[in-house]
Amino acid sequence: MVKTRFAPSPTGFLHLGGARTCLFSWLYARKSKGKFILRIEDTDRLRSKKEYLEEILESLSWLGIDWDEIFYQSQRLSIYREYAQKLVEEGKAYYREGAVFFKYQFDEVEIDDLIRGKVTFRELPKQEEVIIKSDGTPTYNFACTVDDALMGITHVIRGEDHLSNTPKQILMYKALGVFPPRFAHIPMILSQSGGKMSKREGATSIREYRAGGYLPQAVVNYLLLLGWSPGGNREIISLEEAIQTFELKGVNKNPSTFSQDKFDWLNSQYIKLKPIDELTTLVKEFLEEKKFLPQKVTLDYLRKVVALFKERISKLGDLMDWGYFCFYDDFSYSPDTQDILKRKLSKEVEVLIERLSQIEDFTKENIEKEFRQTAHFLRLKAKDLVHPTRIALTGRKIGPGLFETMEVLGKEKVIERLKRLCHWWEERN
RNA sequence: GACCCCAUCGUCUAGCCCGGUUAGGACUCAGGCCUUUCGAGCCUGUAGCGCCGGUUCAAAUCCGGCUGGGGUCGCCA
Repeated sequence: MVKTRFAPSPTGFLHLGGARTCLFSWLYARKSKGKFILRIEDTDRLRSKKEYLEEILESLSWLGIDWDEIFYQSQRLSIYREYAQKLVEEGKAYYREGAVFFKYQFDEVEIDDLIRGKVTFRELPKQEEVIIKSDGTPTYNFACTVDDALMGITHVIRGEDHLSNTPKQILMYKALGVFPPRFAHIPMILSQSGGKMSKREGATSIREYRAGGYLPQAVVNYLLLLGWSPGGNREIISLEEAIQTFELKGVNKNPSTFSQDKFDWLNSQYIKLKPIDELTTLVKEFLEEKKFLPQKVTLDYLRKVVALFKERISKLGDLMDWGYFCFYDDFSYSPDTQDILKRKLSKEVEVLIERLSQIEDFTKENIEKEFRQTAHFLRLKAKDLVHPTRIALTGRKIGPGLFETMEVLGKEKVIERLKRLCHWWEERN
């Protein structure tokens, strides 16, 4: 039976690369109806933090990844010492300077990687390596090998940065008398400027994307697209579908560059796809978390706002920026509106206010009808009245459809804000 | 520097294994349409097989070299 694992060390938050590696490993296990285990590599006492561990588990769950078992290396220290001792007794390792060293003996080591094919190492940078540190804890390569062997891992699916560790581990498997598992090395994700992803160039951790208002389905989908293709020119694919079609052989060998633009686009697609009620719930949780929502906002009002923006935002966080006017009155007119506002229309807007206040049922249909008639009456083109009205209501030149916006804001707010624009014009003279 | 991996539009990729395609799709970008705006939607377009050889009637596809990019060289993981 197939058994794969993800082995994060809790020395930092779960980042995109780790999440993708985990995803592929998980996908392979699920597709094969096998087991997927989580192994926390927390042998580095100084750098391992509980908060990181919690965040990693939380992010994985958020992405929709589950696990059948979880192990902590810090609880298995005696096991590693036991096997190291065994190697010493067999003359394959020795004590020195309080540590246990393993001696590499080989001609060449060949790996038959499931993604890259045959990879042959004829040389290693070292002749020997510490396997148990002088403080009694194991080093990475040893703990990893012992655990993968003991836990019965059949497929080690991990990042390409581990490719050069593989020959060492294979040599350790041999020394331990264990048949090595299959290996599959996933290419790295490069930052937009090439090289490793770093915080310098923006968000790297899953939690940051979550905080920015990305949907887990979109994150998973984007990660899937980086290095793998479902084929048939398809791009939108769910985790469930991916389980059906995922193939390790289909994974690309070359590192791929992360694209924020495409990621945002994909997220916007998922937002469009979400049913309005579901999206509203997500938005509510999101904005409450950010402490952005005023107390008085009702779920019903929020649903209307979400409907207004659903088709034009790429992440939930956009709502705090583009949708500010829906929740607060204290916005100012953005600088680029001056070319429109320089044309003073206070008289006309006053007429508009008068007409709008006559509307009993303030729906977008009624508003539009009245609005156009007013413009006609004032001998203005509709857009000459539309633009300043939008600025009065939202502070911006760009936004959702004006009449829908007016309906959402309600008659009172609309009139209040139109009056505010008139005052603004007066003050400017 | 040593060892290892990789190479299709600016980016993500399909095609490569089993040579013969107008080299397909997506993001971005540009232009147009819609029209009350737009960062939304619709349509169109620009743009690619890194280079040099070899094999072959024929090479993005097979082989070699070069160049370029990436990874690893801790008593970190």
